Amino acid sequence: MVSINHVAEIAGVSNATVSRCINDPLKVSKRTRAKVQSAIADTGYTANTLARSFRRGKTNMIMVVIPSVGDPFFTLVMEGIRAAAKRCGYTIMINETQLSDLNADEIGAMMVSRQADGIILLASLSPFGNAMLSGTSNRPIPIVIGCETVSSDLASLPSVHIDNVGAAKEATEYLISQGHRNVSFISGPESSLLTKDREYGYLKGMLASKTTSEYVQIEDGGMSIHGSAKATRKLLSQRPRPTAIFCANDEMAMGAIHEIKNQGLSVPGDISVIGFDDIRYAEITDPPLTTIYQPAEEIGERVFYRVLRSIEDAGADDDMAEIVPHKLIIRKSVKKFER
Amino acid sequence: MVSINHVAEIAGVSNATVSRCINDPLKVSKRTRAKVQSAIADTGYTANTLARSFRRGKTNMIMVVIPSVGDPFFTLVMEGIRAAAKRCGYTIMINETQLSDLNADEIGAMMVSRQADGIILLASLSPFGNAMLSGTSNRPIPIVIGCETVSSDLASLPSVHIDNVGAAKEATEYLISQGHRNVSFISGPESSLLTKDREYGYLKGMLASKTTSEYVQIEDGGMSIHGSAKATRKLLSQRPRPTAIFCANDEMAMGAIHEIKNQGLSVPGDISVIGFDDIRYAEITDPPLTTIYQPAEEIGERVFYRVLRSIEDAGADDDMAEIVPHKLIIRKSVKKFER
DNA sequence: GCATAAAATGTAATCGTTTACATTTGCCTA
DNA sequence: TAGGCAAATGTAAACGATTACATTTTATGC
Repeated sequence: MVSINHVAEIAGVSNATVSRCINDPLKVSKRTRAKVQSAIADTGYTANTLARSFRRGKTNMIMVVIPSVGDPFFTLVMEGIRAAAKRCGYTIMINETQLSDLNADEIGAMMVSRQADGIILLASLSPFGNAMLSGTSNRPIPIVIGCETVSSDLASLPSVHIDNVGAAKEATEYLISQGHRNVSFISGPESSLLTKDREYGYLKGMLASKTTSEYVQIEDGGMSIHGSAKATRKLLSQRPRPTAIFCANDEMAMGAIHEIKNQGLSVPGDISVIGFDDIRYAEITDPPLTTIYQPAEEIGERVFYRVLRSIEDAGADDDMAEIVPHKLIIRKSVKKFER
Repeated sequence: MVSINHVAEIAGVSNATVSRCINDPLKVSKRTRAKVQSAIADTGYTANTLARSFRRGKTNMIMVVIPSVGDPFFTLVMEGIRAAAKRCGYTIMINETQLSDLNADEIGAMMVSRQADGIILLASLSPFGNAMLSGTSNRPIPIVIGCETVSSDLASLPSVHIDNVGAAKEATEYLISQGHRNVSFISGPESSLLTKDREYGYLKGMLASKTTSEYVQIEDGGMSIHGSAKATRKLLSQRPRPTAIFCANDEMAMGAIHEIKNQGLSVPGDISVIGFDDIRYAEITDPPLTTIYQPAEEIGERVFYRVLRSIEDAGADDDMAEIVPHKLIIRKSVKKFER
């Protein structure tokens, strides 16, 4: 492998000059620059990133921890992160991880081993016992949370997300405004705080009035199509049967719609369905899905710039939550309920 | 940051001993090992991965180049890669990239900068002018292709994928066996060789008989829901109208189904649709999608072990294509055609 | 043409590990 | 107890870049 020293030798200069030529070309005269550049071209030299990162103590990598890369919503967030990262000369590493304790340790290790300059967490923090994260001051590398909320028993971390509680309440209220009283909720797993927030929003909406509060019912859909189909089956077997189902994300809504149709019922004729996230499939489900839109790419972008700022100016480490707007998208999966 | 030298000092041994303690504990006596371990615990030392990788000249990272992380099929392949990588102590970096020339250069740079120990390409290689890849011998790090085929004008690279031509021919023949003659094909973009292979399989199937060959028709669906919907619109406006549409992947099939219904037609009543990949949504489309199944996770796993072998034994670099089996999954989106 | 400042270049230390080689220690046998 | 061998440890040189500091060259003003 050709090193900077080879190049220096061929160009007839010192390695320091070659280094400057690459990193700060204005510091070297035109004549030597030309010599060095042709030597680089001749040898096909490329800087050894490992050596460079090691010496500089900086990798220009951001690690993003994500519960499921396959989720079309996170894909969009990633898109925003990636675009911003590219603009700023950063590479991103993806660490797919259902946040278990084991992985919490892994993240801690990653932080101190400094393989990345910063961490973006698109995942919950609830079971996260690692002390590394609690204090803002002694965190070796910055960490920012996207989409998710932070559990209150931890010192808060910087984050950017929508108002999940508010949005879910809004969706619930929309169903109620359409005449629905018997509204069920399909939730995600316990470990997903985000989902719990949406559940809380649903509860807030339902408990606001006596007429709806008696119908509160929640089933775990496990964040998957099949889990949701199963939850839906259970819901549909209840009497009185719900007239509307609110799912904690669109993927589960797709599972719910599938199951409802499977039972020979119609959406929204018999049962209305509402989702969350507005993934790209939401507009081509049958019927097109009413859901909550989140500015996924914008979240990604903001979250990236947030870490970036902390990386570049360690003092800038703040603990603020940045709230971005959401929007109820009305399509065809909800129908006015008349008894 | 606490380095190995601090630990050595505290434990009262040399840094070499500490290093051995970590990497080859059997080489150091029980007594010293205990001393060192407690020193590590006291200081909270973690090895600096950068320094280690630099010195060892090995990162234990694999970079995977992927056209679209959002594609549910690639997600599955990634799943296989990730699982195998984890078992073997490797981290994976994802580089999402529509293979343009620019990115080809990036990949070349990556190869020589040795930031990764190997590369997995889940993308086409057609516009890939970089000489780096043509010779098997002077490739700085191993590279293996997954899912895709390799353009014939390049020296072949190791790869693992299904027989795309054969599978597509099979799907086409299935439609024909169901009485369809007027079968159209919705293809991916020019740049995707994989898609071209499927197109070729479609052609082979159609051109086998006079009765079908006159109906050959191909529209570009751009690998997206919207592109496919547009292509479908065009196809449906033709007279005579196709009675079946074969889409180069499931996502496009979803777009096609959506558009067909939009026009007031039914699937499979008026038009049969067949997809490719068997993504997780295929069984919950309405109607459930008939498609070609690929063992996505297995492909991912195999592809990983293939690079791994090349990494561990540079001589093992072979150029063989590994073909894994596919399977036609019959659901409800294709109906016998009777005129 | 000289003094001086500024620009360009070179020298060498450094980052934290690993590891070849040298040295010491411990153990066993005769 | 000496001799010899193996095991354990230490010493110091890498790895390839960056960079503070020292030195040389060039440019400027008079």
